[in-house]
Parts: sequence; C-alpha cells; structure tokens
Amino acid sequence: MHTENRDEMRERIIEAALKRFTHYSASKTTMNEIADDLHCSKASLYYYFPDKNALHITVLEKAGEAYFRELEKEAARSATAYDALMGMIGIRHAFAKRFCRLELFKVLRDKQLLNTGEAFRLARERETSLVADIIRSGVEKGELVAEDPAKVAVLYIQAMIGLRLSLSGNELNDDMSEEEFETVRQWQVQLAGIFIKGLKK
Amino acid sequence: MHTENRDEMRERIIEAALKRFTHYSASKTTMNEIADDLHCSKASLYYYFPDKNALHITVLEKAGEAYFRELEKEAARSATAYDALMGMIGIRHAFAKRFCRLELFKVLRDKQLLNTGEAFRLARERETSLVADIIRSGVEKGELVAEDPAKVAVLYIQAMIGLRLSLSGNELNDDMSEEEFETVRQWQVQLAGIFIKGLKK
DNA sequence: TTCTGACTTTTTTAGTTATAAAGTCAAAAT
DNA sequence: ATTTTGACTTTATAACTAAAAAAGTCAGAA
Repeated sequence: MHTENRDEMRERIIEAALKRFTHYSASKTTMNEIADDLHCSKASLYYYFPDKNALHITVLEKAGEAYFRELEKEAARSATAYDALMGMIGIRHAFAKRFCRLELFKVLRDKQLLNTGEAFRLARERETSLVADIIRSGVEKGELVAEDPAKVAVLYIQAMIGLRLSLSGNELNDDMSEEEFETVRQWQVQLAGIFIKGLKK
Repeated sequence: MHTENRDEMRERIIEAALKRFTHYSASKTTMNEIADDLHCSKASLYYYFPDKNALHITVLEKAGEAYFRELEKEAARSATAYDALMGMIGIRHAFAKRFCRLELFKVLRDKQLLNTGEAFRLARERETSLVADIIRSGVEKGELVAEDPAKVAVLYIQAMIGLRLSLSGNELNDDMSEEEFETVRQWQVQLAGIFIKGLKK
C-alpha cells in the first residue's frame, strides 16, 4: 500500500536472504527458497528487486554498513593510533568470520571488479580514509610522523588484505578454517605493531 | 655414452624447455615442440626425464637457483639491513618479470601445494632465513631491535607476497602487466622502508 | 648406452542435452 | 492504484559424449 509497507517488505526480504545466505551461502540459495521462507511467491521478490544480484548486493551493503558503523565507533573511542588499528583488526576479523558465506570475494571475482567495482571501491576508500584519519590524528598528537597519511593508509590496507590473501593460497576463497582466521589475525596484529612503530618519531 | 654426455644432453633439454617455456609458457609448450627444437625424438626426452612435470620442476629449480644466487650475493654486499631488503625487492621483481611464463603459481595451485609442497616450502624457507639473517645481522650491528628475527622474517615475507597477491586479485595469476609489476614494487619498497624503521631502536 | 618410430593412454576441448534456477507477465487480489 | 501470484519463457549449470591433441611407452635399431 503506502511507502511504509513497501519498505517493510523490502526489509523482510533482505532479512530472509541474509539468513539463507549466511547459513547456506549466497550461490546455493535460490529465489524460490527465499520466497518460501516468506510464504510469498518468487514473483513478489522481483517486484522489490530487479534481480538476484541486486538483492545480493543490497545484503552485502547492509552488512557493510554495520561493519563501518562499528569501525567508526571503535576509531572514535580509541586514544591512540595503535589502539584504533588494533581495534579495527578485531572488528574486521569478527565480520569476516560472520559473513564469509555472503561470498563477497566471489562476487568481486565473478564481476571482475576487485579493484574497479564502484561499490567495492567506495568501501575500500572508506576504510582507507578511516585509516588515513587515524594516522593523521596520530601525527597531530605527535604520536606519529607521516609525510602523506593517505598514501600510507593505502599501503596499510593493501598489506592487511595481502596477509589475508597470502593464506587463502590457491584462489580468492571466502571460506577459511578457524585456524587460518587466527593465523591471519596474528600476522595482522604483528604487522600493525611494527607498522605503527615505523611511523613513530 | 659416459656421464659427461648424458649430463650435457640433460642440460640441452633443460635449455630448450626454458626457452620455450619462458617464451610461450609452460602449459602451451608440447614435448614434441621441445624435441623438434633439439632435432631429436620425443621419446628421447623421456629417456632423460620421467615426465613433463619433472622437466618443468627442473626448469623451475634452475631458475630458482639463479634467483637465490643473486639474492645471497646481494645480501652479502649490502652494508645495512635496509639496503639488503631493498636489493632483494629489485631482484625478486626482475626474476618475477623474466620468469612469469614458467607458471610457478599455476604449478603450486594445480598441485595444491602452495604452503605444503616440499620444494616450494624449502624455497620459501631459504628466502625467509635469508631475511632472518639480514635482520639478525642488523640487530648485531645495533641497527635494529628484534626479539625473534625468524618470526619477523616470516611476517616480512608473508607481507611482501601479500602485496603481490592483493593486486593479482581474482586468482593467483602468473601474468601481470608492466604497470602492475611496478605498482607492486613501489608498495613493497614503501612497506620495507616502514618495516625497517619499525624495527629500529 | 642412447635413441627412435610406431604405438597406447590420458587429458583437453568442443559440442550436446537435460535440468534447475532465474526472470517475465497478464491477470487476480487487496 | 498497488501489490501479489500462477503459469510461463529464458538463461545458466551440470553431466555426458565424441573428437582431437598431447602425454607417455616400448621393442628394437644405432
């Protein structure tokens, strides 16, 4: 009927998709399954979303929003650049584990937009500029020295992602074992420690 | 006839394979082509090598040997840890460009031995222990501080590989554009700089 | 001991079909 | 007017298949 209900239905669809996706993975979930969960027809889903991909992207964006909200909260409450970056690693780790079945990497790979895709580029930029802000703030407080915080931030993010990828090995996989998650986290913590020291006076 | 000639023929085969492999890539090269280049029969190749894979591995090992020889020469002549690591980056870069058609990554991927394969593990260890030596030497000279140089070396190598992988993106590709090679090199140089500073007193 | 032509076996590729899932739409329900 | 749906079409995926190409073997020649 009016806008309120329309948005509500959209939300219910996103919720149902998120549940299925995180439990069984996005690619193994059919539109029919989502429709059945909601006791509605598949055609209804297509009234709210142009195609499955759009729904998938919306779900990813929702998860991304929650991720950035936590990230920015953490950055705000951290006293030092060191604390902020360490907090970020923990949050990234938790989200990666929680949402690995959303197949973010798979989407990026299939669409060949790992470094070019618009939404992804924006997310990467948002994360990078958050790190840049943390470094800049560290410089202002006299904690750090950095000529070009933005450039350093790009390097930092790239190195963190790299440590994640260097384990995944054969291909850009979304699935990782508990152990592997932990190894990556430890590497990231260690590198962040050295990195921050390398930016000190 | 006697050993001298046998080894000589083996070398000629390796040479011919190396030429074909680096020019057209290993997987696009047939044993018949190598035999034709040498004006001998394909069966002869199988007298010297049990299968194509063994030949491929031998060619990779030969390239690897040259790589480590240069690497160790560079480490020996460098005055500081900083110089040594920067020198290493340059050498790795040159070899990666020169031998990318040898499809090292492809072999590792297909054989699922990126972190487990024996020969590869040894090569990785050799590179890591070289970095560990460089760091240890830096500590002795009072240039650096590191509690556990071996652990730091693993992290360093992992981060360097990670920067390489984070660009390759979709999958573990051997082929990279000139531009991409240069981007990775710059990142590696920048990270090595911060890393070394992070290990200073 | 080294080499080869003629051979067999294995792998890759391209094409085929069957099936499942994605996506559409005219008409019904609210 | 907006929302929903059953019945439909289209598209993508997976499982076979046949043909071609490359890998790999071997008895016997050099």
